Amino acid sequence: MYEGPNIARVAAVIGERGRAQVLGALMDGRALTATELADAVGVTRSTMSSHLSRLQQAQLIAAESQGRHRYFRIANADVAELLEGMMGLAQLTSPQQTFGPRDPALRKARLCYDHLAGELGVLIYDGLERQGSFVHRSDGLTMNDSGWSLLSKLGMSVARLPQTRRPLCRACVDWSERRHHLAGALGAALAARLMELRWAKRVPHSRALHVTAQGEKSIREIFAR
Amino acid sequence: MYEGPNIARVAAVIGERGRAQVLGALMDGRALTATELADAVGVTRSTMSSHLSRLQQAQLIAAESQGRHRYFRIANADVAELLEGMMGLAQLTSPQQTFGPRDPALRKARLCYDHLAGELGVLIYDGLERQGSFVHRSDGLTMNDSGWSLLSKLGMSVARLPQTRRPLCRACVDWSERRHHLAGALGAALAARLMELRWAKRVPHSRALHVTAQGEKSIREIFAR
DNA sequence: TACATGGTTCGATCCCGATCGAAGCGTCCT
DNA sequence: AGGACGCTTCGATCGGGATCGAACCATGTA
Repeated sequence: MYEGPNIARVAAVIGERGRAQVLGALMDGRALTATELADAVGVTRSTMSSHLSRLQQAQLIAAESQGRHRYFRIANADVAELLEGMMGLAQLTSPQQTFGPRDPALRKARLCYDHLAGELGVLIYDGLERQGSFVHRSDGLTMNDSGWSLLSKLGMSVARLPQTRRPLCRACVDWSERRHHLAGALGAALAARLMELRWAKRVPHSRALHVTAQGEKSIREIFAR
Repeated sequence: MYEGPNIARVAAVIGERGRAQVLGALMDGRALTATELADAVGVTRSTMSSHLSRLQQAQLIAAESQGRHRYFRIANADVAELLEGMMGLAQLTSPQQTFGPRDPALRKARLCYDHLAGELGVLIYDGLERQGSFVHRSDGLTMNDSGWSLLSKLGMSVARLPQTRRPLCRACVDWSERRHHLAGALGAALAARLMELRWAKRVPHSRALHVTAQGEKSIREIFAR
């Protein structure tokens, strides 16, 4: 018989329309309340409550209480990565819809958990790649001086990165572009920096990012060869 | 609302005890017949048949007819990777069993789809890593001369690698060791070579690999620092 | 204190899908 | 041909779990 972790339990939790939609909705990294999620999915609060408790028990989401609200978010980056992986597979299987998201704004730029995805995300990754900015070490990808010199043009530096145990860089497969974009702590910091610079801004109630004309121009100047 | 691939469908297919067991059983890369799988999972042929057709429809497994037998295997490396990812997560969630597989043979060395996992798999990856054998390119990990010189001690060379579009190297998270081991085309070739050299041999009806004393000694000499 | 609002718990209903045995269809072996 | 074996299809059964409304708890606000 097979020995190993019990895949079925985790998959069963994800494998229900409502819960999967919850995970999808949270994949932009925001934390949403139970009621918001119930409305988004189109189900009563009571059923949503039951879904949320199952998701939480499976450690796929985490909850945080603030006053009489409870905010739910994706538990951690591992979960986000698994979900991205499933999206990649589901993409292939699904009855040939148009490739990736229909909404052009989503294709252009969106948040994938906490980092930048879509056309611009891929462009940045490619730019860094072309510079030979990535170094592979046993603790994951890291960035060399040539990479940091590019990123310094955005005002980013090693010193300003938050200290976490999370891998610095990760290559995350982009399901709309079918190429890699930058994930990991650095990917998250980059996305945050773009918003800090006001080059990018969240579109309310969507995982899309609105990138200003100026922002896109600057990004292309820095990263496009 | 959420836009993106339909995760729930894929997850629902995996999220059933019987089907998950099938996937687990196939994770050693072998192809098994419907009856073998039915017996392994403990279910009648008819229900297994229904499971198999769902798995196939979801493109998680592929079937091949040989005479009156039908052999089923994991559809492709992408699926295998997703499953490994889920094992990693499931590991965390699961009620604290002993960490990883209980069977020491499985911990020592086993096949993960088509490449080497377990203690020895991690040892080899670490050895290559320590040599700085990996180079990160946009098309994935590749191996430099220093790496190939290590592998040549096993009689492996670039020329003898099968030509595929599959990424040469991948770092696959080992769920028993919680470290990386070598996956991808090169990982597969390496595992094959070990068996060719008779350093390793499949344990029948298990995903465990039996590594001869001589084989383990040689591997350690080459890859341990 | 009363009332509104966010969330969970409970009990009842109901449907999807997992399961099985029997029958059907190929393929291989004498 | 005939029979054995591998596998799938069909119809019927049954159980788990998704769902809802109502009641309940907790935390704010008038």
